[in-house]
Amino acid sequence: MNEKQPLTMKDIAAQLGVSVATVSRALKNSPNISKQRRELIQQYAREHDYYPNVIAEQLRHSRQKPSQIIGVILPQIVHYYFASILSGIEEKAKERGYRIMVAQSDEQYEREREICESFMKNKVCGIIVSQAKDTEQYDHFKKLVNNGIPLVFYDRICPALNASRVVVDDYQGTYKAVSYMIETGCKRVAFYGSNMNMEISKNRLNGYKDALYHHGLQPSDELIKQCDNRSDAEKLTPAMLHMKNRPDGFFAINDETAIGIMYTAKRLGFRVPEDVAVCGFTDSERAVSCDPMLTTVKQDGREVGSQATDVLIDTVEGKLPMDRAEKRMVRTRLVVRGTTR
Amino acid sequence: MNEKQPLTMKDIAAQLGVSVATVSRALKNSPNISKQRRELIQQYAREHDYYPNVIAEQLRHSRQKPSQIIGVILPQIVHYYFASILSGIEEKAKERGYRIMVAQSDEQYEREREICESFMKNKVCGIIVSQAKDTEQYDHFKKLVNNGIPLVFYDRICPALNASRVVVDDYQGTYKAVSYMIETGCKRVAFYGSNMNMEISKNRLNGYKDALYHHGLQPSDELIKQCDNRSDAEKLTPAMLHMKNRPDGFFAINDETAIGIMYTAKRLGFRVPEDVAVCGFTDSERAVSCDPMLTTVKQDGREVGSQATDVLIDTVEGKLPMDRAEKRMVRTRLVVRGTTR
DNA sequence: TATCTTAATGCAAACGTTTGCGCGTCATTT
DNA sequence: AAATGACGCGCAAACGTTTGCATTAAGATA
Repeated sequence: MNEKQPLTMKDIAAQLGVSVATVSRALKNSPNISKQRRELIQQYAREHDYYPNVIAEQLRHSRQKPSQIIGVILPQIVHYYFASILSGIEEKAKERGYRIMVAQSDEQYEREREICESFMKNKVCGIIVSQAKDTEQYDHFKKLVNNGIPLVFYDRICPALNASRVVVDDYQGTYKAVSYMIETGCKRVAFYGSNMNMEISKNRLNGYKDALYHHGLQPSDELIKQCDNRSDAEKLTPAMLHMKNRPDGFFAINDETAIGIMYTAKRLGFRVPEDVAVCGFTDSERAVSCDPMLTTVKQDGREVGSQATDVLIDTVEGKLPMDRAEKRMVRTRLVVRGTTR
Repeated sequence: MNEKQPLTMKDIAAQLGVSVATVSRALKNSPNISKQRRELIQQYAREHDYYPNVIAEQLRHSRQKPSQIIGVILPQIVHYYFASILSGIEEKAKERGYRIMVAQSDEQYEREREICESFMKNKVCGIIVSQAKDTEQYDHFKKLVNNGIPLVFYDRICPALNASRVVVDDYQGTYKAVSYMIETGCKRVAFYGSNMNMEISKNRLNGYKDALYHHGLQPSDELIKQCDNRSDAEKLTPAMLHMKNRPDGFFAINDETAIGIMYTAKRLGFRVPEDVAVCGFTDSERAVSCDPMLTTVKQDGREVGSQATDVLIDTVEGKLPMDRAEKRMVRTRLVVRGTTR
């Protein structure tokens, strides 16, 4: 009973006493099928819930045109920014008639490799990916490109590869945020970043430093820390606030960290934002859930996902050349709330 | 140059001067191929990065066994609970050798229908789905079942269909939470729920009512409201708190709403939890980002996703019968934090 | 040496489509 | 009345696999 086989063109052809070729052409609205036959066949298909077998179509076309399935690799799904990006990818893909297969790398190189391989076997037409933190080898990516599968990076790009990428303007976003903090009275702003071999960390750090320079301040190593999550922030921040020359502002690489800083400061008796200002990055749901609400640099994940998908599909469809990397940048926007003056 | 075609068995066969059949058998470790040939072929394949064409395999097997691709439908991805579930699905699917295609319905029936159709065409082996709020027709689901494609619901199930489902114990979770509020001193607990034709709303409401009964309290209509997001909560709550006989506790159907209630109360000068206690449902990132941190009923999305995937794959592989609906319930746990006494 | 096993391989059909080519039928043109 | 052309349709190959069956060659037995 499980064995109900789906209706095929062959079935229709047999029922209607015509050839499979005729059925195919009729359903594709080919002009060289007589009007009556065409309509007869289409009606039959409609009434009997005929669905074309994409697998067969794809096999038939495999030499000439790629599939319409995009592979998406995320370091992790449960993460506001990544979920937003995925949502943007899904919407745009659907809009342009593509489907997505998704997999998470869990920040592990090995998984990333396996996923790439599996996507190759499944004949995706291209891959949208943010590198795992772990990844320091790129053969798996190169192999894809060698096999003619286009690649678009988002968020965590692969600087060693000249591939297409869509990122937010980390430098500008940070620059504007830190400038704002200084202009509203901060004299010593600290920077909490991630692993400094990630492009995204570097760019934000540069934005931070330049903002200081342009306001006549000098970056100081004791104010630049590697710290990108809440529990680390709660451990690290008390020491920072007890320095002789304590910071009066913190810029954090994400909202989670910023919230950790903020609550730690409050717990220690500092007023936010009067004594200590805090700014995050992302504008996740958290940013409006804390008290006071978080000032943060909004990065529009949906837009990043949407653009990455456009770039990929344009490449797949030949509207963009495979051999030239398309690099796009999505604007960030400073959202001022309660944790800055 | 884009035209680099992937290596096929035919290519290998030609290179090595054997037939395609031999290559196939050698790569599948068939015993009736001589050891030397087998190793020769496998080595060649390895060295030249041969990847089997899943599309072709699938077509070949289409009559006998289903594909290894699971279709997943989410009302929306950017939603902590749904993202957790998706993550759980992805992990379990990968573990069992399946891939997932994902699509969001945006809470619209029409989209849901289109997605089902597209999944059928793409020959997914089964579908994991949470209904759109919108959906009140079930033909698209029935059509799937009729075509032998198993269906597993999560979160928002379809009561009209006797299909497999994995949900959390909404009733028990709510019952325990409200009981806890009463036992720690609340005399009048309000309930903010969703659209009452959703199973999940009904079950939670029942849990709420029974908790009242068992503690000698009577539910009162003026304390039961339809309100499931923050902005509605901020509009509705002031009136509630200015009633002559105001509630001293609020149970909300999700964390977002609970946070809206909590901040509104604080803004109006009530102390939380002393004057007003609040409890949410989900235990999202928000719950630990607010101040005080939110007491809430934790629903483990990863586990729900994982179990739903197990049920689906077991059905696909024939370990569970198609005709009997498997119904599973995942335990919730009350997480007590700062918004209750 | 002739016959029988057994092992190793190839042939070809099938999965469900698409599509170039050719064939027959009919109406139009000379 | 013969030639031309258009139209509508079917044949068959192809996409990359898998697999039942036939085939071959070698070794074992009589």
